[in-house]
Amino acid sequence: MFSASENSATRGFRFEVLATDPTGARLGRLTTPHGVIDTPAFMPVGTAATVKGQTQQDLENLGVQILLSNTYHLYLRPGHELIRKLGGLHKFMSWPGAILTDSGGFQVFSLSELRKVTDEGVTFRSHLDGSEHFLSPEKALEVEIALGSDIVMVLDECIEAPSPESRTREAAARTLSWARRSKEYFSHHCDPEKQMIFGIVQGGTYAALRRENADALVDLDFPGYAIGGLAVGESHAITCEMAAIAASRLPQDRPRYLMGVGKPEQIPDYVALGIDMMDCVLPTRSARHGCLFTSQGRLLIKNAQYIADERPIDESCGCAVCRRYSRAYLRHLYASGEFLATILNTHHNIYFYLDNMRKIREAIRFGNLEKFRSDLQARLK
RNA sequence: GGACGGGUGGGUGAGUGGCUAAAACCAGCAGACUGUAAAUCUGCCGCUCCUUGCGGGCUACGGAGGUUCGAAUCCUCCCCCGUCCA
Repeated sequence: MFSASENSATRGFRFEVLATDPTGARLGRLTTPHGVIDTPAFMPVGTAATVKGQTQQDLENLGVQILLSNTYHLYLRPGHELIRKLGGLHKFMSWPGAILTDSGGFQVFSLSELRKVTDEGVTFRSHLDGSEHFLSPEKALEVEIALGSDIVMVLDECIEAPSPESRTREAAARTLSWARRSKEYFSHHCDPEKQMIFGIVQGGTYAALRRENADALVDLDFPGYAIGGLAVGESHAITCEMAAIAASRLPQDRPRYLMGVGKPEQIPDYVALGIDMMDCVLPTRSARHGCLFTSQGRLLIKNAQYIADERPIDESCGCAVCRRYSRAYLRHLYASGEFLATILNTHHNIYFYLDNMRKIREAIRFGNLEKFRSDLQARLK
């Protein structure tokens, strides 16, 4: 049992590891000003201050404790100063739970054609109107502080994997120096009882770089740590190998967030490496594209085979959609391009992810995550 | 009865002598999606054969003939559909 409650940097926050599993998985609890988060936790992605297709009430009903939003996107529209004036992001979007904001580091990767990176920061050409914007580590934090998210991420440089070692080394070094600047800026401009800052480990697919970067980052003493730059092109085996190296270097008493993962069958792998938090666009985006996650694997609801199928998406799912609607109806909605398809599909997929997480926590509690994992992976193959 | 305009693959609709099994879009079928430029993107979409190859054969642009080395494209007749005039 570890606790970070003594750490002055996390006074308003508290992270406790309640149990561990033989695999190395941790059952924990992260307390924030906007509620408690049971870990390992899955965080649905709400980039533009909305989880596409779900109302905040839906998310509450689903049991979402924390969701992700995005610095870059909210900075561009509607603007962080506006959100500050309107009482911060929680109030603006009427979300009572916790919020983690990504810094824009992922947009360094995903908008690679629209940006230029220097040691000072990143110049973006807005994907909305082409206007130019400069995001430095300090600026990212300024925005995140204005938004008032519970957990703020430092700006990092996320690059494609695999990338050449020299390029990876450069990005990792830059990310580290930005982390140092971020820590400094945060300490002067932010109340650590209101917001918690996470540093991000980079280092691509190179074990030595990951080790070195993680160690240097830990020296900066962040209250929480993320592992970034993974699941961006490399194999799942490499993702795990890199996450394992990074996680093994991080302090036991701080939360660990593996950014941007993953597929349902991969989640237990990450949890077994000691990861406490994850986020992924997969449940929400896939839902919009008609890909539903079930206990028996993926189900593409648009397939002709479901045209007259009266069964629910997943016989063993307890979600509101599975309790009420047939595959035939959901297929019809999808094929017709109806809004309700997105709403119902998204609801089911988020439920599936959260339920999967609940079961994982349960497994850790009983020390049998390994069995859970092999059962899950056998079913989803 | 007359004058124009038009009939193209499941639909809409390009094409007006060879590069056309025939654009594009839709529909249909299948797949992808991992810190969201994604209600997006990709592939297939006449039939058939195999030694699966930028392969072979067959059928196809209302119908039947014809011109031509070659026709969805030109000519003749016929059948349908619009619009207008009687």
